[in-house]
Amino acid sequence: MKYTEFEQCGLKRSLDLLSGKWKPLILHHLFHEKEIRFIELWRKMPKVSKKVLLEQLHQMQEHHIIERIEKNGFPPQVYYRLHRDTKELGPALQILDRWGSSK
Amino acid sequence: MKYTEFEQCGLKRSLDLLSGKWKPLILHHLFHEKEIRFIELWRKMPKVSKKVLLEQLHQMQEHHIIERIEKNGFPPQVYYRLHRDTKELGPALQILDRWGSSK
DNA sequence: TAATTGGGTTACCCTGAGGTAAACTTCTTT
DNA sequence: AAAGAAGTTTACCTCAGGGTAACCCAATTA
Repeated sequence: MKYTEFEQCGLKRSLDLLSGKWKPLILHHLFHEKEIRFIELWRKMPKVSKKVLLEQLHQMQEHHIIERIEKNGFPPQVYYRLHRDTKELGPALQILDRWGSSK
Repeated sequence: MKYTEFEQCGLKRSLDLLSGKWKPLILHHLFHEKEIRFIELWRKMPKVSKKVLLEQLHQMQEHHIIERIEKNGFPPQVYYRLHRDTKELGPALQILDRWGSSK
């Protein structure tokens, strides 16, 4: 870790990007099933509204944390999966997951 | 932070605990100097008010992320350092730091 | 034709994390 | 006695992130 200024703190940046109210849960699910439909994800998270879940997903897309895949057909099928770059976080998130479970 | 059955996710817990507005920066400093005085820490973070910095430190204490050490003397000397458990996060935070720097 | 399904939007509201500014306390230095 | 230093507290305010509820659209099926 080499930063000194607020803006240059990669850790801050990472935590900002990963820690919305529902983002950790989304990540959790996406790390388990590499590809998941919107509606399925929503069913796994019954306490979020569609709107809020969509907001979180959109933000994560913008930040290249996840990808949206649209498959044509009916009913509409939209899948979400981890972005390539995000996979290298696997080990880190695993550590955090264990640590957080014991708190 | 209270958990509902649907939020029982160690990752969420971790990110909640680590990601206040100033906590990542505090962690950054504490990972570098294993022990730092309040006033010194504050000087390294000129944009926070004392009050807010204290709030963040107190929360981190409550969650056993850092420890507060009071040394008697004058002027008052209060040091903060990482809690033992937090040190095992080193590798994870390093990954996050690198990842966040490239975003 | 009416209901359903999956994905997404619109409009509005509310809470709490974080912000500012100032004061307090105890001891030291001038 | 006055000024400062370190750590902390008090009172008050602001705003954006998240919450609710309803609605939209296209295609399918009953």
